[in-house]
Amino acid sequence: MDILAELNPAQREAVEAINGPVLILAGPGSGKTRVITHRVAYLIRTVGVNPRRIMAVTFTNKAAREMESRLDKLVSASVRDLTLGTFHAICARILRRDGKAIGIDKRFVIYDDDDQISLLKRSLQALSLDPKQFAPRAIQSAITAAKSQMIGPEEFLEHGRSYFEEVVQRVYERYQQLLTNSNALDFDDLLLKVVTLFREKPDVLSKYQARYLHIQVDEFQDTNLVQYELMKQLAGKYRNICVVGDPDQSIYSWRSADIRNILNFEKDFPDAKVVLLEQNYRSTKLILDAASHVISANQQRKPKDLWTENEKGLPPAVVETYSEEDEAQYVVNEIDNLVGSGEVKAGDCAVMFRTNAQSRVLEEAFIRYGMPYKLVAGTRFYERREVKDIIAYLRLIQNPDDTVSLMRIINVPQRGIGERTLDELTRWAREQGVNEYRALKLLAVSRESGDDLHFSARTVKVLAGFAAMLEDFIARSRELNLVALFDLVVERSGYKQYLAGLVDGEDRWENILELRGVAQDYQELKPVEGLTAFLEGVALVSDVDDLPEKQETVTLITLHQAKGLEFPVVFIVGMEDGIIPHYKSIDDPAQLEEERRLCYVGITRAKQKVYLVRAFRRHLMGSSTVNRPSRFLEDIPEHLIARGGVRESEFELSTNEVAEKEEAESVKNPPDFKAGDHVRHDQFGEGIVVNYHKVKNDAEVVVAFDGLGVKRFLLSFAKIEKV
DNA sequence: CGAAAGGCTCTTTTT
DNA sequence: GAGCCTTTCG
Repeated sequence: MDILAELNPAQREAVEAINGPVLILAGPGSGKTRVITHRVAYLIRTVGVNPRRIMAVTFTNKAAREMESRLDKLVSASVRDLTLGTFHAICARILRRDGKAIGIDKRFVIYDDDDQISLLKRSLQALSLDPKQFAPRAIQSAITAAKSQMIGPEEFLEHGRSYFEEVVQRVYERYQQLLTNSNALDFDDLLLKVVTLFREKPDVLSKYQARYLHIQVDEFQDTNLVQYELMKQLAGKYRNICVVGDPDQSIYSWRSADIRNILNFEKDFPDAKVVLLEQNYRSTKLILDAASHVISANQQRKPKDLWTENEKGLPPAVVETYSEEDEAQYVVNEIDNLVGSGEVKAGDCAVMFRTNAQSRVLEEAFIRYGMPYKLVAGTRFYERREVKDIIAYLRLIQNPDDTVSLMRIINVPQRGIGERTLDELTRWAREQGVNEYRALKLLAVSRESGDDLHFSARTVKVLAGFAAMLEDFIARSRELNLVALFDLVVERSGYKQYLAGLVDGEDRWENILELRGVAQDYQELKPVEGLTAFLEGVALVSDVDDLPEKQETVTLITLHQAKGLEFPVVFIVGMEDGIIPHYKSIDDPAQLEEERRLCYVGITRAKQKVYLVRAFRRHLMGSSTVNRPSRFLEDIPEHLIARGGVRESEFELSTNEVAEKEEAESVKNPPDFKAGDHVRHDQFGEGIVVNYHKVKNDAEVVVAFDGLGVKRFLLSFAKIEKV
């Protein structure tokens, strides 16, 4: 197979430019993934590069896996030797291997968002600061922002010094200390520590530089400064670095993504070859047109010319409903109609929303209607309390210094270790200059030697009992495989029994079993290795990742998660000021532009039909509000849209107008089909038209196929041509 | 110490 | 409307 054969000239240019830096600016649906995978395949198969010397970085595990499976088809076994993964996963691997050069114990745990907040609360407590006055969330985002720009606690105050910032500075310092005491790294540290490692240990850096002959970065518009720095370090020797991105799809600035990286790339690599991918293969002309109008309203942006050879298609539908319940009902009904008409499958449809909170009403409507659906990341499996609890036990076994986990489960199930005891333990530990786990061990030792115990006899007993259990787990972990260890923990900790006593215990137990199922994947590994691999896996995996390639049912998904996906039919709900754009972003021009990009991302997911739906009245934060239509709707010229509402009469009226518009067009384009025409269908082959008539804002064609019977198609979806 | 009840706040998107 | 925190009572 010729790797270049199925590419257009621009794509081919991007694939063949393998020497030196390359910047690929790729519009939505322009075959970006195809270019990336074919580029890697080209390097391996045509140029003969050893796959071990290629690194491909993605943003999500899902993207990584998708790439893996596509590459598997192109280069098969070589895939295994590639370095392919998210920034965070790749960095975690590097730190396990080489982190000790900068004093990182390879058993470190990775703290997620939740753990971070817990630790921040502990930091505030240690500094006697009031968490009400200084919200942990706010401090967290300040620290994350700082870390993303490689600003440590020492330099923090050079960048401004409001009272709040001074507080942040102090908390930041303490927080880092506690992380170190816990032998833990947060997400930002994973990246930052690698950059530090490379800076401080040139020999380590040159080892990696020598290995990676080619480096490729996807979703470059979403990288932050640390990630950019990291890439520059890695590419420092060979400079064969290829980045792919689309500034118009940058929707993660709140996570410190910095579009300036794209501008700086051209500055840092003045010899970079720039390739534009502007042909869209995904959407119909009308959809692409509408999307272009939306994005063009942004001021901070380079104009771009997207075009497509696809057919004109149907105008995006702008639909008004009364309430969010009606909105959901409308979506379900419309999907049912589309599916009922034959050519669309439920799995072709996606419903997208701005905030996760919006999904509930939708779910209810789907359930009421009996229509199956798949909610992406609605349940947040790894954020469930019971799941986190068990993971905390397992993390403690690998790394007992993990204070966040220790404090999480030391009294779950209840062991009579209450708040006061824990406060006292923390205080005493600090006095002894150790972390809580070591303090527990000290206690256990003194207990045996009969020394002064500092705590009441009863308290010492329960604390020592817990410590003994943990020690036992640790000892057993050296010989048991992961699943056996898992079972031991769930039983011996009393967690299983504890759940049995809860009202929703059964549901929670199910989740434990599901987690156990994940553990089974690691069962074959050697005892300690299995645990490490499992913990790393669950720390860096998110729920989006289990979205199957091919859906059988309707997909409910946030706009952010939808990036990179495509669906024949897309509904975007909540097209109101306050939702899209989100009210928190409305006052800040930069954020407003990001909201617009988000809207753009949503529209450009659609291949054939888009519905922009809004509710006149909606419940927000417990009370009912009336929202204006999204300002982004105003960016789409009237002639590009079809309007509708839930009231049937109104809807009919406006679709009639559309029909008239289409009528006017069909004078220019010859009438589509009439009975007796011989036609060809992609899947069913040749047949004869037996009926053709307009329905709503589409047309239905009925075709008789030889030996296959009569099929009905909606013209907008069927790929039917005259013979 | 723990369970239950009441009050508070804040709601974005995720590796 | 939910989750988190505080308060209160046993």
